[in-house]
Amino acid sequence: MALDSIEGSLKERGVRLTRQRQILLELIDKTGEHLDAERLYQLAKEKDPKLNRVTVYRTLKMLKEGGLVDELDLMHYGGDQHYYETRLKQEHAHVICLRCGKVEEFFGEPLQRLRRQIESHFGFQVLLARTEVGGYCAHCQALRAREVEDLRILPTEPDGPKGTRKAAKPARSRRA
Amino acid sequence: MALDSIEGSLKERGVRLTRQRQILLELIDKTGEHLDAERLYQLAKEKDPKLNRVTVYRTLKMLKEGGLVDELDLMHYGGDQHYYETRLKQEHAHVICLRCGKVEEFFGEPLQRLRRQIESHFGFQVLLARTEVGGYCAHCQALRAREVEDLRILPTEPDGPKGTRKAAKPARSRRA
DNA sequence: GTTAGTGCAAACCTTTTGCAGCTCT
DNA sequence: AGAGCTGCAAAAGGTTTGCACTAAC
Repeated sequence: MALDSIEGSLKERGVRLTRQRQILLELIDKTGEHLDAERLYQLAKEKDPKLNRVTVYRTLKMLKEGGLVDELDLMHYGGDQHYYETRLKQEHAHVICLRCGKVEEFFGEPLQRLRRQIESHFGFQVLLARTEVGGYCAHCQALRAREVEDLRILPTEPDGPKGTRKAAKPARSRRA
Repeated sequence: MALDSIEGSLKERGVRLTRQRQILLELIDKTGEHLDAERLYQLAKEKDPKLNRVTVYRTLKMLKEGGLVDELDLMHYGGDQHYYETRLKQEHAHVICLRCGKVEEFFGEPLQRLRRQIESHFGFQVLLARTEVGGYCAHCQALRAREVEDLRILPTEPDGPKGTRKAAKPARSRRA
């Protein structure tokens, strides 16, 4: 699995496999979703309540610089934090629904083709590539159509599409 | 030019064209580079010293939500701020050199192809798309080769590629 | 004259840093 | 033993918000 190859790579570099890092690596590897630092911290705290948020940031930074995880923004849906995923799967694009927040992954040859064209066109050496697409998923397109209809029938709310989008977005979480 | 079409679009929406917005729009439109909020603020202050940073943020947010500008991260080279560009050109990818920071723009059919495939594959309605590629430009590849050679000859500095990359990156600017 | 927009100050969220103490190897 | 890590506290960077005042239409 992914975990082994990451731990191997770290050992090679002389990076210590502390208890904290083992917890974090396992979470990043085993969790299906795209985690941000805060979420990862909350999950890690369940396994070790003393584990500090700073350690999470430091570990993520190290993994990113070592090329072991990729950093995503997911079109800033949900805020300005970064999300992380292990760098094992084939290159893929992230497709984010701006209404419900669902993230799909798209694999397909246009991505490789794009990479190759950029390399040959500019003589560029590609190390990282990130494609993020925002819009409405099939499900939310239908729901939105109904919402717009409702607005026509009940023109009480003078909200454009902006208000609609905002309302669907969960409020930014605040730390106590 | 771009400015007129943006101003027209704003007028249609009943958005007021204040002096501040005119300054900001002109800067965004006329400046070649990809500006972040702080840089835009500095430039705007030269034209109107009273113009507030908050107004810059509010204007950028409005333009973004109105689909008039696109928000970029440029692979977080230079920090976590966002960059903006008017949404007029054809869709394109941004190619960022992680050593010198140069940004190239890549137009090409793989981008349209990718968009079409995502729309048909997921039944997704694409509103925004962003592709960012990080690596080394042709120029910096050559320089890096020399740097690595130097390290072999003078193994005094135990810096891996990470240190090399970091050193090239200008320190994060701090507000006074 | 209304209502949207601005400036100011203060908050907020996310991430980084300095340093003393702990712990892998 | 000693370099590398962690935790804590505090700061920094980037962005947003509340509110009273101003200005565009």
